[in-house]
Amino acid sequence: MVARAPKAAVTPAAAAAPTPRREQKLRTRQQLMDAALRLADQGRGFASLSLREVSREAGVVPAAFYRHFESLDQLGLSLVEECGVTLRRLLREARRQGLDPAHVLRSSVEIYKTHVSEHRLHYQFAAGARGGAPEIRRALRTEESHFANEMAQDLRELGLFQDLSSDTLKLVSSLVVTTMMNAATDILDLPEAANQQEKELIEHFVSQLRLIFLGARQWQIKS
Amino acid sequence: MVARAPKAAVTPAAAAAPTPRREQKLRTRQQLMDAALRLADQGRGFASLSLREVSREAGVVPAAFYRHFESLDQLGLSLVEECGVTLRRLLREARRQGLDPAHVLRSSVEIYKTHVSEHRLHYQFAAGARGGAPEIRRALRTEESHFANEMAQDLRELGLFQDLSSDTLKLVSSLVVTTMMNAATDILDLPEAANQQEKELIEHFVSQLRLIFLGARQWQIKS
DNA sequence: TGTACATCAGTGAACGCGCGTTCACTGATGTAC
DNA sequence: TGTACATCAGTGAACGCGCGTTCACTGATGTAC
Repeated sequence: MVARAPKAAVTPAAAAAPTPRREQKLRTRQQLMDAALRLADQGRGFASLSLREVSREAGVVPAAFYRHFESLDQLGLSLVEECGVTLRRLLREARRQGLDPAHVLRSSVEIYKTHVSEHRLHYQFAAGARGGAPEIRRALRTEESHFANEMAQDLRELGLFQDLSSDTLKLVSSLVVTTMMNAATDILDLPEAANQQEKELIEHFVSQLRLIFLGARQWQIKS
Repeated sequence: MVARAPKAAVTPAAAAAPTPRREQKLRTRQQLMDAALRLADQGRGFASLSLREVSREAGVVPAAFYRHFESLDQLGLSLVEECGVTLRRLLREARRQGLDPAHVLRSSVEIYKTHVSEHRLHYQFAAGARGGAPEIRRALRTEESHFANEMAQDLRELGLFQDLSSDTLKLVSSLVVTTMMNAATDILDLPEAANQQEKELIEHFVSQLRLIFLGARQWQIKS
């Protein structure tokens, strides 16, 4: 027997009549995901969590875990998806916040930094996922390319790079996304109340992005 | 008792008279590190390895592990260091290979890609380490900044960006290093014999770097 | 060079522990009539 | 609406297993004389 029939018991977040029972189930499911994030943040990465640990933190018996996920890896996939949705919404809002080209970059970075600080758990998980199971890595890659595509579309709509082809806009966006994800881990590892260090990090981040956009402009002129 | 005296039994790779016994010990130590890399490559990341697993793979009894490392995390730190040394030497060589500005970028990328393919284990570990213990993350960050500094120095010596300040050269280099590390994970996850996909990835990588260097040039002109 | 003692890398057995998974169960919620 | 049965999220106990760590040990290598 190679093929495994998907268990009906494991809800794939599909829509259904919202009876009290179903709502409670979704709530427990969320508690499991939150518990995993909370634990992954306290020191070790996601890869070193145990099913029992997560269940305990969520306040259910280990066996109950299986009512919601087939395995810890499946929970991880759901986390990647959740992170992605949160993050994309924020980034889109951030980019549309202010259009003053002179300050849009720095203020976007500020917004991003705040968001990372306020969602440490999600970002921590996303950063650590790079070393996780192949399936999780693939999911993460998909999320990143969603980001990049969305950002490319926004750049197009903002009209800042009117002469660039779609492919080039995607290139720029992917570089920005990569740089952002990298900056996130640096932000997470900032010691508390290290104002000077924090300021330097943000300046560094702003400069990196400025460099990229300068390159984009130049690319535009050349081609 | 807070302070822990370092155990003399755990060799910190310090130089010493190379007696047969010491040589054998270093050989076993290397076998442990190689075993960890081999296992970390086969699926799961470093974080999910066990001390017993690594010892078994290395062909020694679990208790023998303690003659070489205090813990798995300590072995991880040694791995980060080893990766760094290998990688820096290569990068330096790659950059000095050919100076023809028209092709130096593409050929460097080719060399890099080959190196990643031939040292999958080290790169896999380095990519996964981002989600590991804080101590390992810090070590990794240190290695990356070594890279960047060295690259900045090389760029200076090559005379390609004569008008840029040291700080700006470091900025460019750090962005390049980040982009390289990111590309490494993409290279590692390439399916086997996917020539078209591989070609596209390399083109993407080259374009990203070209964009960065275009930005650097522009920065130069502006300031 | 030969001898007698010291060192110490690696052994093998043992320990207590938390792990993932299974199972029959309970009782509140849902459904059909 | 009321009743009788079905569903199923969560329980609690049990299992066998690999884990990290400790310990006294062995015997080859190293050292002092």
